[in-house]
Amino acid sequence: MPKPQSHKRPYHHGDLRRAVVEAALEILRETQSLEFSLRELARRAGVSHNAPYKHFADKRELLAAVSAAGFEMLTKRMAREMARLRDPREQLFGMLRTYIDLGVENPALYSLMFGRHLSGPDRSRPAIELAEGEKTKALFAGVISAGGLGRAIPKKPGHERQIAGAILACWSLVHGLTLLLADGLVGPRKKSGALSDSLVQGMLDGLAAELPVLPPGTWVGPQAPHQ
Amino acid sequence: MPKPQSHKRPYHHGDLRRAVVEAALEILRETQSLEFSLRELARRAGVSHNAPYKHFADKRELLAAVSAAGFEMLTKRMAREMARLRDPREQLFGMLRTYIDLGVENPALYSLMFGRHLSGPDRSRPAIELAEGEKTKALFAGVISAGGLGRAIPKKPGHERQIAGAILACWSLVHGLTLLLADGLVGPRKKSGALSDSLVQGMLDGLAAELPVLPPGTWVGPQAPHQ
DNA sequence: CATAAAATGTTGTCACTGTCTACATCGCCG
DNA sequence: CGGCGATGTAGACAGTGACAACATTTTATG
Repeated sequence: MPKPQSHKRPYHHGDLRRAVVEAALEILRETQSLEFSLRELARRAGVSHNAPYKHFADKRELLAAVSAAGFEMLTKRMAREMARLRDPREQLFGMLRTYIDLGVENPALYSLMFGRHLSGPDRSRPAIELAEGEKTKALFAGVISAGGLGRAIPKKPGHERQIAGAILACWSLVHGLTLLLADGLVGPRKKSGALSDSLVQGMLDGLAAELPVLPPGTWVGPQAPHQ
Repeated sequence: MPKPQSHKRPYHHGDLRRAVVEAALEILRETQSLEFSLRELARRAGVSHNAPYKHFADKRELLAAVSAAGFEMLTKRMAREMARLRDPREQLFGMLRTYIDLGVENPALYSLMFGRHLSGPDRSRPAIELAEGEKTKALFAGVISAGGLGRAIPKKPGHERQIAGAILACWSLVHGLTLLLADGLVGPRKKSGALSDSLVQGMLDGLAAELPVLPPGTWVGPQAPHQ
């Protein structure tokens, strides 16, 4: 005689996919470790250990979805910061600060997004990441072109390499600084705002004075989709 | 010393510790993945799956030893490059090039050395890494102080923050660029020499023009030992 | 030299993991 | 209705990191 549960959980979850991704984000935020198990995730979402397989082919695909959620968050924050400011130089600075903040605030997520965890043996990246990654790059290209580095660089043929070089330089800077701060190789993390601000400002000034010249055949952005 | 191994493998390996670390380096180089198992390592070294536990408390300690071997390699290469050159600016440039080369040549090892894989939940790093990491930093401090960025900065009280700022800026630059190249977020990897050369040169010029000013209370280097 | 103690290697075991297959339950559309 | 696809569950499997008990070798000590 099946006792009718007063709180009968429906057999079907409703939106398990989103629930699992959010549980993963939660674990990441809490533990700051990428070494959680699929089964713990399922437990947290209140489903059996195999339910997530109805929504993700394997663990990597799940993590790719989490990473994509992180990218979405990043582009949203940067776009908001950009809308708040007018001067291109302030916009660029604000974007970089936002970028670094996200990484410092959630190192595990940042590491998942940009690290080697998700890249396959062929150096390819999950497909979901690519779209959001492109958006981020477009934001940078726009603000740099508009004069983020002191002088405008019109988006005309012949200037692509200049813009790509500037993006790459900026990206290297903030990527490296973010990881050094996030991974605790440099500190302290608590009030890293002042540190990153002064460092980024100095480097932007240097960059404005001297744009690197990229060799031809260089692309900026992740590799071909990996599925 | 070694008995004739014609027939019988001796019960005791002889130098299993070194053998295991070298097997790990080999796997890293071959597969470029950090997800190998302790047991596979033992198999490759020709011992039982538990033999390594006589030399390392756990897997993390083993990986820390591998990372330390990587640091040793890095400092050795950079020191050799420095001895080959005379002009401080060329020395600094050569060191950075060497650094990037190691990361691009063996991304998995670089990622193990500088990534979040080995840092404990308290952001601490394995103790073995610290010594070698300090050597690397000392190399940078020396060459920057000698004029690597265009003008000499004597190692006197009052200049520490300037030097630390320069190191941090350089380190952020090459760390970010190395990871972008190594993780395939920017390409192509094949002939990344020209790309990194031009980018680093441009950034060093910019840095020489405008040194960032660090806020007080900032340290450069890994966190307290984690054991 | 003998023999106890320490070092090192092996076998067996455990809980846990990712993933596979088979089965159960639900919602939806004819 | 009714069946069918989507979704969730249960069980199984090989492989993992770690532990304990045992075997073999080296070393130190009397």
